[in-house]
Amino acid sequence: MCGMQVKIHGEPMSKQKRTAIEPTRADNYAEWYQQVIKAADMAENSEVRGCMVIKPWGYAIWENIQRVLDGMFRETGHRNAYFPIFIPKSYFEKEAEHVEGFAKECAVVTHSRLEDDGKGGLKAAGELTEPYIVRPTSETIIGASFAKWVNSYRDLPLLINQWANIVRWEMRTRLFLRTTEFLWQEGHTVHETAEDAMEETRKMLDVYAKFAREYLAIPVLTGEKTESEKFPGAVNTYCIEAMMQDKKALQSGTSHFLGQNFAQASQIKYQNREGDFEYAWTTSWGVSTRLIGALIMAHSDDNGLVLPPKIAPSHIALIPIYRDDEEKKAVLEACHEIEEIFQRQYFEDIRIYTELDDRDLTGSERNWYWIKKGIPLRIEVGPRDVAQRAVMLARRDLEARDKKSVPIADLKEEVLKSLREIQDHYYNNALSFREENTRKIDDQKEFYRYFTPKNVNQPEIHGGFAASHWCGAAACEEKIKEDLKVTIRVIPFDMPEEAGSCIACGKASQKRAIFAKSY
RNA sequence: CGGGAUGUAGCGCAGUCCGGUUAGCGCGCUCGGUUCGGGACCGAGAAGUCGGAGGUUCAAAUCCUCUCAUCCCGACCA
Repeated sequence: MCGMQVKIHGEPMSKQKRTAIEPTRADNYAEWYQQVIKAADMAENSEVRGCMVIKPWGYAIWENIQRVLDGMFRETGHRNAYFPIFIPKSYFEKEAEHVEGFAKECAVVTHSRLEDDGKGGLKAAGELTEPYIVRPTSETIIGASFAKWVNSYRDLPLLINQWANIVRWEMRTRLFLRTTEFLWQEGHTVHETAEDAMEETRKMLDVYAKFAREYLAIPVLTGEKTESEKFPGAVNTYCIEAMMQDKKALQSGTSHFLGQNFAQASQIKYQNREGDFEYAWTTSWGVSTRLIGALIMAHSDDNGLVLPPKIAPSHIALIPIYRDDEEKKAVLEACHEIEEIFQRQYFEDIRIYTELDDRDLTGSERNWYWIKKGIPLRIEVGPRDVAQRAVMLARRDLEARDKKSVPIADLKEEVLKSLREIQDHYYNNALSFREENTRKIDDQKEFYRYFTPKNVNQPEIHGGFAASHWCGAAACEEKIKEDLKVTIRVIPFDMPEEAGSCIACGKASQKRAIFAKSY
C-alpha cells in the first residue's frame, strides 16, 4: 500500500468529497467500472468461468437495445430467423481465414451423454462422429441454409437477422466487454452484386451509428478497419468506434462486406438473368452486449451508472417521504396520482416507466440507490409538497442536492423537457470529451510521448485518439502496436485527403487514421 | 499458457512471518427503540467445518506437500 491510498480510520471523509463509487475513475478506472456495475446491480460474475449473470437492471437495457434496433432492422427490410447453436466442424473448415481467426477460441462439443464413472461421478460418453463447434459467429451454419434458399436472382436480396448467444473462449474476460458467452444480433444478407452487398454493409453501419448517437448518446466514429483488424474471412470491415472515459477506444459494432468468400465456402449460388450460375455476395453485421459496456464507460460518473433516458429501463424514481400514517396516506395518494400521469406516457418513441420506492429506508438511502442505478429523474414527494400540490424534481445529470419544486400540474411537461435535455447533455458531454482528447499528431516523438504512461506498471489515464498519417503498410501498424500497444482503430470516412508522412516510417501518406489504445 | 498475488460469516478485511483459551473487526442482515426533505443513531441478536486433501505436532487459520479457484500483468479478442 502506498501512502496516498491509506485510509483514515475513524475520520469520515468530508461529505462534499464523498462519492458513491470507490475508487473514482481517476483513481482506478478498471475497478471503478466493476464497482459501477455492482452498485447498479446490473450483472455479476457467475460460477462459470468467464460467463456473467445479467441481472434485471442490466438485462432491461439489453431488451431496450433489442427493441429499438429490431425496429430499425425491420424498417430496412430485414426479418428475424434462428439457426442452430452447434456448427459441424466441417462447415467451419470451409473458409480458411475464418478458421484461422476463430480456431483458438472455440468451445467444442464432442460427446452426447453422461455415464456413471463408477466413482460416484459422471463421465462423458457417446462420442460424436463429427464434433460440433458452439457458434463463435454463424456465417457458416447460416450459409448452409442460404445455399438452399437461394436459387435464382429472384430470391435476392435475402435479408436475415438473428438474435442469439455466442461463445468465444477468451483468455481474459470483463463484464459486458468480453465474456465467454455473450448476447448479440447478427445480420446475414445475400445479394446479386458486389455493389448491392456493399450498399447493405454501409447502410447497416449507418443504422448502428444512428442508434449509438440517438439512443445511447454515444458519439461514434464510422469508418473502415485495417487489414489486420478486419473480421476473419471478410473483404472489408467497417465499424463504429467510441471513446471511453479512460480515453481508450471501444469497437462498438461492425459491418462486414464478405465479398464472395463465404458464398464460395457455403456454395451460395444463384442463376442470373442470363441463366448462368454465379456466386452471390454476402454481408454480415453485429452488435453485442458489449454495447452495455460502452454505455457504462461513456457516461457513468463517480456516483455510479448514468443512463441516457432513451435507453434507461425506468425513467423516474418516485420517493415518498413521510413520518406517520397520516402523512403516509396523503403522500402515497399523491404518488399514485403521479404514477397515473405517466401511465402509458411516451417520451418520443420511448415508453416512460416509473419506480415507486416505498421501502422503509431513509430518503437519502433511496435517493442514492437510484442515483447509483442511473435513473434519469427522481421525484420526492413529502408532506410539504402535498400541501402545495407540488413535488421535488431531481436530475441525474445535476448534483444530488440540486432539486427544484415543480407543481404537479406542470410535471408532465417538465419531465418530458428534462428527459430531452438530459439525453442531449450526455451526448454533448461525450462528444466534447472525445474532441478534447483527439489530436492531430505529425511528429513521431510527440506521438510516442502522447501514448507513453508515466508508470508502466499502473498506467494512468493518458493519451486519447491520435489522428496521424499512415502509409498503409502493415509493418508500420505492427511497429506502433509493438512499441506502444496502440492500434489503428478506424480510418474514418470523413477524414479528408491530405498529404503528409507516415507516423511510423515517414513515407508519403494521403490520409490520417485514428490511432488509440483499445479494449 | 508464462509472471505476480489472493482464498477466513452475505460483502470487505485483520489475524498467518514467530502454532497455544471460546477465530476477531467494519458493512450488511434480524429484533426493539429513537429518527426520517439529504447516504441516521442507540441497544440486543443470528451467522464461519479459516478454498480442498494429505502431512508434521500434545496442539494448525498459522508450518510442510499436493490440489482447486479467483484476481492483476502479458499473448488473444466483439
